[in-house]
Amino acid sequence: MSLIFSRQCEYALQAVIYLALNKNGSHVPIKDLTRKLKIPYHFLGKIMQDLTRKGLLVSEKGPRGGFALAMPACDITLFHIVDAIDGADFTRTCVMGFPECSGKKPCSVHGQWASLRDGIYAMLVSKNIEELSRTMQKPGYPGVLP
Amino acid sequence: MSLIFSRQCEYALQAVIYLALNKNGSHVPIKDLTRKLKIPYHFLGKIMQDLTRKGLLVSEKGPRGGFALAMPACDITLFHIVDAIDGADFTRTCVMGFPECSGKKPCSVHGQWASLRDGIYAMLVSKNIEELSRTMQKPGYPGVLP
DNA sequence: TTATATTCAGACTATTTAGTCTGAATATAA
DNA sequence: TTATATTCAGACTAAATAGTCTGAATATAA
Ligand code: SF4
Ligand code: SF4
Repeated sequence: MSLIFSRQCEYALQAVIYLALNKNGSHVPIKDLTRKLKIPYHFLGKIMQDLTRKGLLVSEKGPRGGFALAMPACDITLFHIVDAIDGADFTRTCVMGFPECSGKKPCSVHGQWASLRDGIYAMLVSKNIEELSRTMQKPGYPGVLP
Repeated sequence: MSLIFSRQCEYALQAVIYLALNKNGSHVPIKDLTRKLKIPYHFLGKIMQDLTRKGLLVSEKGPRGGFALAMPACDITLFHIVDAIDGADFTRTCVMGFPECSGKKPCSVHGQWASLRDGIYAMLVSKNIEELSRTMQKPGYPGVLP
């Protein structure tokens, strides 16, 4: 496989986007998320706990408990989530995996890759979850017709 | 981790680049590659066999045997290698892993990601191994001072 | 107060990827 | 012809990632 983000990270992005659609301030339990997003229940549980520890989410136990964003959706960028789950090594390492290449004597892909990588980073920091969730018209999502 | 290419794929790229530097038409045994590139011997062996089966390399057994490019280095692009090892799914799937999203009603990252992904693809098909190896000034490589 | 719905911690299994080992096949050179 | 250097096939182990299970802690509501 050659994916940009780990599966955990993809799930995290999807879950946080879904939470952002829950405008009324209530908490969303994993059961709801797992149903809508088709993500394995216990696996998603772990991911949500992780994001909570990282400070991106808040949680409540018991009936009417669940998860919610720890801050306004417009203050959470894609990068916050990617960095929390996968880290940001891809912004620093060689695409071809050459170890210890400083890029001092750059090869002929270095410059082009650097600008693409910067583009990816720019996208991740510029897109916030509020805007993204607003344009996320998926069947069954709040505010979307089936 | 969040890497663009699998480790196998990185190793394959490095090995093919090294082969391209071996101008004199002789074959390079795995032993040499593994020494220069610091890639595990038997693992690299498998990768080279894979590339041979895919038609990118040719091999010779016995003393003075080893591997060589199956065609002129300028005819092999990065994409040939990436596609042979990892496949090209990243050009087709959603960055955030949303299953079955056609992109018909594109969300607010779709366009930006599409152009970045096209940029990556364009880079992979435009860079050939000849040009790349020529600019690859690594200590211990043929034609490079230590 | 009791039943219930949830998070949460941690141990566990499964799958994928990475890496190792052994020995057979084969080509070269002495 | 024999010793040697290599590829190559395939079985194996190790590590990383993905996913499951159990039960404790805790908050709510009846
Ligand atoms: S110069 Fe080339 S090999 Fe070195 S880090 Fe940049 S892309 Fe990688
Ligand atoms: S529209 Fe958004 S969610 Fe759908 S495939 Fe494109 S990037 Fe993914």
